[in-house]
Amino acid sequence: MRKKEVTFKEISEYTGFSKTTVSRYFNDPDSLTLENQQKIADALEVLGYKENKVARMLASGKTEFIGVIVPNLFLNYYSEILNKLLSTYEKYGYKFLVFAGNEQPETERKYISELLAYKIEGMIILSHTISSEELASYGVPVVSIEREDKYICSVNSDNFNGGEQAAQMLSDCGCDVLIHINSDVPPEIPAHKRITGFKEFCRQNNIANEVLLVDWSGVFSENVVKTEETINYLDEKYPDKRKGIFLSNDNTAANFLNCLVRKHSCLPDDYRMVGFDNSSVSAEAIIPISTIEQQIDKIAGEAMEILVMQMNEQKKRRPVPLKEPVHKIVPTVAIPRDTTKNREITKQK
Amino acid sequence: MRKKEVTFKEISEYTGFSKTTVSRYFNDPDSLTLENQQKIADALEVLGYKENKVARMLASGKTEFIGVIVPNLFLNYYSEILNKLLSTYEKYGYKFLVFAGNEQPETERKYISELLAYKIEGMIILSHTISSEELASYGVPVVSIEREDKYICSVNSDNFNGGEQAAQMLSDCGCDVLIHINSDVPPEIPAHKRITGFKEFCRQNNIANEVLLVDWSGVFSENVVKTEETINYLDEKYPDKRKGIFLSNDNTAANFLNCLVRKHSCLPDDYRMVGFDNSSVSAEAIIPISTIEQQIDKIAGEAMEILVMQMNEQKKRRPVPLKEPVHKIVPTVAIPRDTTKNREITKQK
DNA sequence: TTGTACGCGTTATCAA
DNA sequence: TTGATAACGCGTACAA
Repeated sequence: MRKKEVTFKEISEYTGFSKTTVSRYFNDPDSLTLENQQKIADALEVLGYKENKVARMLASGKTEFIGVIVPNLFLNYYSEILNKLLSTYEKYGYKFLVFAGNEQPETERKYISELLAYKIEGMIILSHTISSEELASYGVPVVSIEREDKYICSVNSDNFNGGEQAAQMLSDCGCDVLIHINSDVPPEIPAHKRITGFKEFCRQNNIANEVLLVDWSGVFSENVVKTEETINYLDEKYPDKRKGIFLSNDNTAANFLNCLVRKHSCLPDDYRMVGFDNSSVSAEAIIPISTIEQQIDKIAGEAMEILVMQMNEQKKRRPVPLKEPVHKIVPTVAIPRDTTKNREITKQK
Repeated sequence: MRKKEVTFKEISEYTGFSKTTVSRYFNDPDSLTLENQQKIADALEVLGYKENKVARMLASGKTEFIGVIVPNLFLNYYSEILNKLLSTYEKYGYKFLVFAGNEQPETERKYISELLAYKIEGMIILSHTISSEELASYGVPVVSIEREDKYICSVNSDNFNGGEQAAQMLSDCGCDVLIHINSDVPPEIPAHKRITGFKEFCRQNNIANEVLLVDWSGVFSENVVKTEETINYLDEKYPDKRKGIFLSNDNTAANFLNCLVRKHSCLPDDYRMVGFDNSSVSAEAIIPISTIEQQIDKIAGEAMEILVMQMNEQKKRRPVPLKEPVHKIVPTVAIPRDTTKNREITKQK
């Protein structure tokens, strides 16, 4: 069985105080005289007391748990976000119960009910599997990051402006036609705005453009083939034009660049490229790739801020729920590197 | 304040059973008649019961929590391990409380005492900050992964054989001199055996070799400079020899490859390369990099197995602690790709 | 198969 | 500034 723990009872017997006073030593030490504080401190030391937050949680109703559901952790984006979330422990003191979702609604629902059973005070959801309507119905403060968020609070990058910035960078380095390569992301996902932002910029500036929707869901080697086919397609369709390629993330961008370099031993002058995310692959590619940064630390920070606000509200005697979900937009940052350099062209002025 | 929850009390009043019977419905349903199971199931539904594992934890003394301390999550290796650990939830049902250590003993100690306060049943440690002796002293089952492990159970890759395999691959593709590039990793860290394995292979096979210890702790751009210097050094020192380079991980390998390709527009024929880890960068590099795989899923699986074994022992009435820490070694796997291809040379037979 | 009574270790309420 | 007592919600001998 379990080893008997040293509890407030032993401390109170040893010091002659009541359990209540011992409890106060932890939660409101100033209400004891300095002398008595010391007595209790000594007793804790002598008896080897270890605090028990499980009992504290049950009695106080506060767990300081936040549940997190990420789709996975092998994609850099998710693990970086989780990294930043965990590091907010120093600021807020919340502990994180983490699940890696597996895209199946049934199991993710199981994860959520497990989290609720542990009386988490809030949830941060990056997984796309469960609808925001259902998430809102669980009666726990929720913040989502870069996913469908109609009925819940959320933090997203400014994807629309990100798309514009990418098109701007490509346009600025003299591209004749802008190509956006993405997967067929549904319109309710925030990342879809990268497409609309890109298109809108082209429309307003009268720039020839094309959006290519590719299914990247296969294994890497298949994606290489698809990329090579895409390059052949572009070379044929736009032989004399400088092509500005905006890829939906830095991994596909690095792959696209590698395919180009394998074909031409360099980034040919009729190509310019911009990725998205500013994940480490972009800076560490064979040619450093220009990209649009998602400010992951700010995204994580804002998510916590919105969540903490809601959780604090819940702790009041008469919590007033939000009338409308809060949707926070974090700016993206254009990171120019070598794939959008103006090389041969002379600036016309 | 907190909203009154539906408890066993309400269920028992509604159904006419005692709280005990309701408890049994969850923990030993077969001890109730099917009919009564149904009655309780209905009541739970009608009253909207939500289970409370906090109370259950306090009463039973079992939290099903495992504490995890990783150094960070931006390095692919750690996030992949965590990913695999989280996915064992399906098999064992343990939940993971995760902290990202920050290399400072004081704060990591704070994390550990926080974990202990939540009555975790076991710990998995990837962080290097706290000595295994101290970790062992906390009286909780511990398993470490790829770190100093004298006084605690551990799971590590077969780093020694990994070093041998790397040397073997390079030797097999006709290299005249083998170079191992690593950082100055202390001998008590398992990864140090990559160096000794490499050296031992060279010694036994009479192969000229050199170990280069480089400090990669700076920012990426500094590491690029250091890599370029290293290449110049090697080109000068071994001008007519085919150089087989074994790098301590796939990221430095990809960087090394990029520097070579930038210099020569290809992987020159007097170079061959092997990385370590088989992380995605190796397969996705400009030239797919041969590497030594760390079987991350097996590492995580073995770690859980050893931990679960210890935790089960703790739950017995008379737990018998391990006499000696268990140290499990997981084999590495040589992954040949393009950077160890036999190209110009004719096989001699 | 079901129930009684107590325990888990802490916090909250009210009184002194 | 301190204490007695009752929660918090569930598990578990032991008894029936």
